[in-house]
Amino acid sequence: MNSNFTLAIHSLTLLALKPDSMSSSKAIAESACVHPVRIRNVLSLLRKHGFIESKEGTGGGFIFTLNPAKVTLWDIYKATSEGALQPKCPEANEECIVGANMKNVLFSIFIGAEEHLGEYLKKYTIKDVVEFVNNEPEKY
Amino acid sequence: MNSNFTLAIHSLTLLALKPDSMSSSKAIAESACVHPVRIRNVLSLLRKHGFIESKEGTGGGFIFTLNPAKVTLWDIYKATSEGALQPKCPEANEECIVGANMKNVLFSIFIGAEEHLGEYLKKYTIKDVVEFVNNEPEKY
DNA sequence: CCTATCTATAATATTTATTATTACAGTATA
DNA sequence: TATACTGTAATAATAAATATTATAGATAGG
Repeated sequence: MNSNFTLAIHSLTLLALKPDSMSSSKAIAESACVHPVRIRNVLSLLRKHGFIESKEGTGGGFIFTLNPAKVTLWDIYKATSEGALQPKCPEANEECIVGANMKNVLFSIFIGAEEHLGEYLKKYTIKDVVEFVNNEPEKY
Repeated sequence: MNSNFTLAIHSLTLLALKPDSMSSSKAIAESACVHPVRIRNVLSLLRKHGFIESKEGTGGGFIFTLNPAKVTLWDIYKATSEGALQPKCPEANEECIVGANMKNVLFSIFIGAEEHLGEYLKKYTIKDVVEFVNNEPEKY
């Protein structure tokens, strides 16, 4: 699974915990232990999909604009990782009936798999994740 | 998605089409356009799980021993790629409540996602894939 | 019993994908 | 106008996937 997806969940969870102030990419990056530029790239996708707003300049950063209870993991998946389930099969041998057709067959199957996965991911919202994090035994 | 999974499907589909004779790793590799050693490594997993038998020496190779109508894509997934859905999240910052707990939370969610995916993959058998391949428009 | 053809598997090399880093332009604030 | 941010492209470094090489062992046929 694409790690943009989990980074997006991580970031939105942090933002949901600080709904009243901007969080910088540096602060989020320190929580997730990745480079701030990577956070900005992922959050740029989320901004383009309207989940968050960003502000440049001093005191700027990112802030959650939607209700975390309304944002499902499927919404996030679609924004950051759509198609990630598809296997990148190498070009097979067109001279063979299996090689020639396997790609299309697998493509159809994995399209269905992604839709099916969607039904599962729709059950979880960022609010749920925030609650899970708060209720974990080894909490902060 | 792990390509061992799709290579296994590809290989078993070929074997299902030749139920009466051994197929060599070289022949399968040529259909899938990968290296024969890779085919042997994947098929070694399938053999250990009892899907196929192999025979060394001249005229040896691999042969399907089960009924293709009884082997689902979920069976194959479990044999070749279990856990592949789990994201490899980097170690996050233990000093942060989100960083400290995100890994466990995501792990639980993805365990559930894999189980859910299983329900979908159980619907497809190798026999189905063989039929799809035979019915594709741009067939051999 | 020798040779050719195959699997099994480990070790290494190569390629590709992911991630980090650097760089720089732009924006807002004080 | 100095400082602290985002946005994004370009490049470098690292990690993962895949191919290749190597070697041992099995089997069939001459």
